[in-house]
Amino acid sequence: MALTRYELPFSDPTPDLAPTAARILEAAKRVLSRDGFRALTFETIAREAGENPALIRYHFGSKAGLLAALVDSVLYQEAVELIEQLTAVPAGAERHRRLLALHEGLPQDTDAYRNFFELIPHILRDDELRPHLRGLFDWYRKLDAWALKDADDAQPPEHIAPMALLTVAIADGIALQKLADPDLDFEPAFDLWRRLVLGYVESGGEAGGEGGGEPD
Amino acid sequence: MALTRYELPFSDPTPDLAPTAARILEAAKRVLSRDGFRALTFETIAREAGENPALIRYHFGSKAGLLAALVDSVLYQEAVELIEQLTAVPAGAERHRRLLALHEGLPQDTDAYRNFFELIPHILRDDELRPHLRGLFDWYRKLDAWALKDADDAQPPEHIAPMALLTVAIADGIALQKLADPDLDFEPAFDLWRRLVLGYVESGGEAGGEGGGEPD
DNA sequence: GTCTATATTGGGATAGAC
DNA sequence: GTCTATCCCAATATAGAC
Repeated sequence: MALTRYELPFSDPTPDLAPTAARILEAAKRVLSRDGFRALTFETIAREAGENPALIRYHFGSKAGLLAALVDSVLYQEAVELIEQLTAVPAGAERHRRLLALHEGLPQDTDAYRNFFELIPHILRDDELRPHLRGLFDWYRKLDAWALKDADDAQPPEHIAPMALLTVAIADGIALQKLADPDLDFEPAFDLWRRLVLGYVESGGEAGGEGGGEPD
Repeated sequence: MALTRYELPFSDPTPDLAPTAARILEAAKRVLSRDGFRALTFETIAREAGENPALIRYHFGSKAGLLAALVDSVLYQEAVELIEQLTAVPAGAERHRRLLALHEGLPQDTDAYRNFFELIPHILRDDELRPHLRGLFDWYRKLDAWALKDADDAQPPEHIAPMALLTVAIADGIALQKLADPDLDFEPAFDLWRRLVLGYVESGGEAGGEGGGEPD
């Protein structure tokens, strides 16, 4: 059974919002990527949204309520894209390459990753929000494993899971290096990564050449 | 020529500090990992250090001055360990394995990585501090390339650089997943990574099995 | 070098008018 | 649903005593 569309560990809060609330949330995202977490004040967000500051409390209850909605929205927005694109492609070699192409594209979306890393400290310290991040990572690892399995596998075989974890780590790690240095050319590294992954999954789990690592 | 010890792109501020200032800086690091960036107030740091709040301004000039010292100190502390450990081991296969073992250990130091990710948003937005992070990443990539070259190479060959970038990304990416879920077992993934890296460098740049990626 | 007292700012919450 | 006025608190900065 393939992944159903809404197997995500949290929900996009956007559709449930009144139009004013949706505008406020979008404004908050712009403020976040442009000016950072500290700039997320009622005053600043309201000005960006063209609304009255008191409306934020009315729609989200409190600052914490707004932040919770913002976190889900930021985490969610990246996840949706991937699953849409991956389900549109047949399993097997074609989907492997699509997954890698999508992951290569992620670090290019600097606004989204900027928001992600701005929120990380806040999420990690909040007992309500941390499980959302854990769920997101878990979901990404499952998605990558699913996309990397063979066309004729019902479930991803065991040897795929570690590779899925690495793939997720690579995307985030490269995005961070890219944020630190926008001029960084990570294409050669990603080309290498593509060769490593495809060689691994399409050989059924062979890693390393003849001189490779110690047997387990 | 191997890396000299102080080829780092920034300097550890600690040695230049008066004893009181050093105590304050260490206290700030503890506050940061325990309570986060927002908790970094004169009051909180001074209480943690057992000093008077006004002394922070005296020794560091301002909040910004304290943060600059803190950033360098946090970034620096991880870098020193690596180079010490790596220069203690002969080049070639032994050093390759030592590098990987060290990278595997990094995500375990949750306090250090917590501080790192707490500071990331602040560093990325500060025009003074961002170059320090860029320099750190550049230095890590160079260090990893140097550690992954063959014993008889004077300089790391071309094909090593992309692998060094990936290795740095893996460490940060895994650390992030680990912070989101302390129970995460990333050992199978790191074992796979070890096999991939060793197979690659010890075969002189062969990536992927017979079914591997497209030729360049 | 160390400490106290105070000025100033800015953000979040509350109450209530419209 | 939208807006104004106000209270309260926390944090940085300043000046100056010791």
